Amino acid sequence: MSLAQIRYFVAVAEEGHVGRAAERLHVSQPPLSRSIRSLEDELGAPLFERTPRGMRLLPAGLTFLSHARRILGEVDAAVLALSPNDRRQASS
Amino acid sequence: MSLAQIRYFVAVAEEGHVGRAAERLHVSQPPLSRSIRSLEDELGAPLFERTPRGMRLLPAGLTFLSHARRILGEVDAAVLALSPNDRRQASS
DNA sequence: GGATCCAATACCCTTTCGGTATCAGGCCGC
DNA sequence: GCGGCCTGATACCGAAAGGGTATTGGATCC
Repeated sequence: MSLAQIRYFVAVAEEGHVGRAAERLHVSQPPLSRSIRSLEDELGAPLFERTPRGMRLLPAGLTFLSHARRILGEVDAAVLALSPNDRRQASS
Repeated sequence: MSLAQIRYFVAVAEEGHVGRAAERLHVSQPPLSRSIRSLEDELGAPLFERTPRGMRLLPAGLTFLSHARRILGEVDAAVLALSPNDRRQASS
């Protein structure tokens, strides 16, 4: 599992479509599709239901979504904690 | 920044030596050394002071360490949240 | 000053990741 | 029902990343 994978998942969950999420992420659809599938594989549980209209979050997906957002938020916080400081001091 | 990089950083911070951390992580020393360096590069701040005795955490490194642990904890929680359920409890 | 620890670098190879082209299947209009 | 049109999935290929071995550079300790 990678951070990119988590970001991809969130985008797909929010868009409801792999193709639209791909556009938003500036990647093409196939890698995104594969990434989601391999994430489900690693977690051992399907996160989406594939419908002819797009991707529909399953309960497990909903659970993972909140975790995913928290993880990405933490990463963001970590970066912010160091970026503003000119690396001179950080007692945080 | 990748999750592996974050795990590497935590190991080095805890061991105080790249070589020892490498042993613990079951990777060799050079990739680990590079990974830490590229992390510092990306964050725009040195996290360690290189001494002839090993790696010593700088204040920025200490700050990042707590964030790193939280991130890894969240990832762990996300995995645990899905693993126990064998993905069959969704209908009722 | 030579031996000894340490991380950093050079170089190579394997694996991963992203892109293009194409397929497969459900839906809708006709 | 058949053809076009959505959707995601697969095949294949090339570029990039990541890890390994061998080696270097630098500081300490005797």
